[in-house]
Amino acid sequence: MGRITIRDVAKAAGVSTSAVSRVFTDGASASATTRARVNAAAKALGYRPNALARALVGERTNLVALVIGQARNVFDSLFLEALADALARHGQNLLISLVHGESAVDEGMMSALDYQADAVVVAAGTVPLATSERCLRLGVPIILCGRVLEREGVDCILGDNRDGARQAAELLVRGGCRRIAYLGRGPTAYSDSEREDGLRDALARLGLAPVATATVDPDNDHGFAAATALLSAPLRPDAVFCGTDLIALGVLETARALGLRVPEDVAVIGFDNVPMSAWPSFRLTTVDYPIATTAETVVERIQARLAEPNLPAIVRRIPTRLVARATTRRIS
Amino acid sequence: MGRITIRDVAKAAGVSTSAVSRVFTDGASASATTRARVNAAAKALGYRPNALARALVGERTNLVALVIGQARNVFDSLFLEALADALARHGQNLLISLVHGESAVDEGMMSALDYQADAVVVAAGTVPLATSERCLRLGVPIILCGRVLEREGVDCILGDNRDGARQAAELLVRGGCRRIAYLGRGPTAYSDSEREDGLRDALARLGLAPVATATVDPDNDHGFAAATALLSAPLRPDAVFCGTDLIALGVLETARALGLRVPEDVAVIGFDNVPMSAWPSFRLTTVDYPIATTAETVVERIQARLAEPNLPAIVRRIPTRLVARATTRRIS
DNA sequence: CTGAAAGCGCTTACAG
DNA sequence: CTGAAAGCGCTTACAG
Repeated sequence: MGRITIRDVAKAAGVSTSAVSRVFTDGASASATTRARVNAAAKALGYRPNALARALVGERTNLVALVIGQARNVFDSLFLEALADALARHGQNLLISLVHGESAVDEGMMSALDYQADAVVVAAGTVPLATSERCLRLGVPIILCGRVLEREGVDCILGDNRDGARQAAELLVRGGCRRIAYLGRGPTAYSDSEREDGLRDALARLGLAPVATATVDPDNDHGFAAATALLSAPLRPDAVFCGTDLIALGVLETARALGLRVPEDVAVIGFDNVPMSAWPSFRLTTVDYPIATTAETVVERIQARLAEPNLPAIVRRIPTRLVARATTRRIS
Repeated sequence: MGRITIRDVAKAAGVSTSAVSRVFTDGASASATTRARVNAAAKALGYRPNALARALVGERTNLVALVIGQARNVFDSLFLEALADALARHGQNLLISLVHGESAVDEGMMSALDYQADAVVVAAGTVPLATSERCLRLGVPIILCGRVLEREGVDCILGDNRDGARQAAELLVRGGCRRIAYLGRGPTAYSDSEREDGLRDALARLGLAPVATATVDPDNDHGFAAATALLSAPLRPDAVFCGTDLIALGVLETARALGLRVPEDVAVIGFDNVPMSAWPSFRLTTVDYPIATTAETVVERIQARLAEPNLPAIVRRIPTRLVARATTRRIS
């Protein structure tokens, strides 16, 4: 095929391949005339350096892998986009490893290593020990998102779930709620369990406790069944704090279906602040998890680790912030 | 670092690097004993072939690039996921090129070519001529999604928008609607304009014409402003067919806000059938655009073209199907 | 079936 | 600043 290589350009420009390489390498030395001749030849031939060959010999591939699960929610999609965007600003490209289920994270990471990714971002499940050790040996940073794992070479970046839950709990209690329930995805979801713990702790500080905690089937119906059970109980909760916005929206729908007024009969708070939660028919009070900030923090951390491979592992909490809308009572 | 290469394995197994290579190449000849010794050595050392080196010398990189715009909607996110999934089943990996605006498609494609992607899927805007010619010369298939471009080497895969619109129009008219309006993203969105044309044609066949066509600002508010104008007009439409589900949901919200009953006062139909449209508070009648089928068709076409590079370009229409829910009148 | 050799497209010390 | 040489990790004809 019409593959133009560095040799073609060198020949056309009457210089060595080293000279061509230097012209295409930032900060390498080349005279103005060499530069001009090489650029002219390259342009005329339509030459572009082969990133793979470059990667094979160079230090970096400029490839960053993202390991994610399938059946992701809006939040994950937005994160993927924000990450791709933030990486692009650093000249890095996003390689996607879509894995099916927790156990496949390993496979996704190995595939990333096969392509010599400069770093791997894991946003699905946790990281097997053998794999993180392999990354460490290879000098490939791992950024684990949405979960804490205290391990050498693994940086964790996630929202301040407990503090978000605290803000939610305090708003509810100040609004007069006393029978507060929690509805989440259950213990498999790390963030959710932190949110539940945060709620519990905050309530305890106020002399209260959750009146119920329930789990939705994430693959199912946003928890319509669980929400129905919760809201039909003889001693109905006067507030439901949810692990995610999607679940909270399901609760809103259920409340509507049961003829309950929100927030008068039951207040609802979500988590994430996905775009939909702001829609007029929902106006969900929720805890904002700043996606762009998270993505940028991930990318900054990658650069830092690439520059300084032996940095100690960190756990970075991204601040969360309550956004009061129409599903909680107004506080004067 | 602890990078294990083919040479390390060869040494440990007491064979040549060629032998190791063959053991790791499907369908290459190696004796059972060689195979066993190489596998044992590889396992002991934790060896995995470098995909980049492999790609540099081999025919394929097993990298497929997806060029997408930012600020995508739910539909695009689901497509990305479905594509990654379908590619994985063929041992191919997804490289994301997120571009900002139409003009950047070129840049995204070039970056894909730099990494020697086996194929590039474009789901944002159209393809510059120079770039498609370059791909053709390089033998890299281009699959353009959601748009038709009659050009050598460019396969187009998109929903049957006109037929979907026809089904929608017929349902509305059979339900008694006569004053049907169209609300879409305007001429910049290729699919939308096909949907509008399809509506117009179908209505014409029934002796009708759209009473209004309006455009929403996609970056703005799902068209609340446009929907409000439409539904507040002196001669209000009795149905609104929308370019996307998101817009249709905006119309539903607007109708609610204006105190209009759906479908009695105004019927609403969307397009795409995103998960949200099935939610209890919306129950949107819409035209299903089968995402998984689309993704699989894309991937199949990639394989076909890779096997047979000189295939003539095609335009493949994915069938669309009306899903009647609660925002249109029941037809007996 | 097997190994030595050449080469994929590039970069990086090394002399000059 | 510049070019010749070596090498990145692999595969693929080519002899044997």
